[in-house]
This record gives sequence, C-alpha cells and structure tokens, in this order.
Amino acid sequence: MGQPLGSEEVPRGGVAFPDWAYKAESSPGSRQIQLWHFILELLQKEEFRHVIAWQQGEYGEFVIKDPDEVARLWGRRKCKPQMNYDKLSRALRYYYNKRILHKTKGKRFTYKFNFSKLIIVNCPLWGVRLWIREK
DNA sequence: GTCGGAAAAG
DNA sequence: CTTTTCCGAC
Repeated sequence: MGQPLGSEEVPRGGVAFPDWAYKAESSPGSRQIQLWHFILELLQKEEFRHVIAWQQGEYGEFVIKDPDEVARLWGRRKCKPQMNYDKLSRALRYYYNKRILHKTKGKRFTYKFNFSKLIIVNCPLWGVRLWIREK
C-alpha cells in the first residue's frame, strides 16, 4: 500500500545503462534516430505486424515481411524518399560488426538481435521496452 | 537475396 | 561516428 501510482515496472536484473541503448534523441549534440531504434519501434506496434514481426521460436529474431514498406517508412522518418530495402539492408549489415544484429542465414529477410548481450528493460524516456546491452 | 568495399553525406 | 548511395561478386 501507499505505493506511488503511475510508476511503471522497474527494470529487472540490476540494470546499468551503458552505450548504445541510450543514444536516443536525447543525446548531447544532435544525433538522429538510429535504424535499430526504428526497427524496435516498428516491432512493438501491432499495426506493423504485417510489415515486420518477431519470429516465433527464436527470441530476438524478426522477419521483414514487407521490405519495401519498411524501407518506405524508414525513408519517411529520415526524409530519404529514395530509400529502399537494398540500402536499408546495407545499414543493417553494418550492424553485424557492431554486434547489434546478425543475419539468420537461410531465412529470407530474417535478422536477429544479439540477445546474448542484451537485456530487456523499460525505457522511461519512451515508455516502451528497449533492449540494452548487459554490462 | 545477401555480402561487404568504397566514397560521400550529415 | 552512423547511414546513404552505388555496385561488383557470389
């Protein structure tokens, strides 16, 4: 009793807030939204389930069901009308070395977040769940 | 489709 | 630094 109302679930697991999860728009300077933020944003909304969705079975794995639409949405967000899946996927490929994503080989349009070093947390800034790196 | 080098933009 | 653009290779 007497617990403050309106407080969301607190992050589980002794969370630290390091690098890339917090590089949102609130970063010092002027950093734009990053692609993996955008992907996560789409993934959490039901209205985009026909465009991009989590793959059942493997946690962190997602399938782009409509590459053209994802590219269009991404292009709109970044004011890059000429965006297409070919370019978007190149940006995704740069994440391989950054250890944010990797490809699920053999599965079309399927990628996977590196949950080996990720942890789920509630992001108080957006009121959404984000994955951040475990420290 | 997917990969990754290279150059360029912001 | 991240992402965009272009593109040859597989």
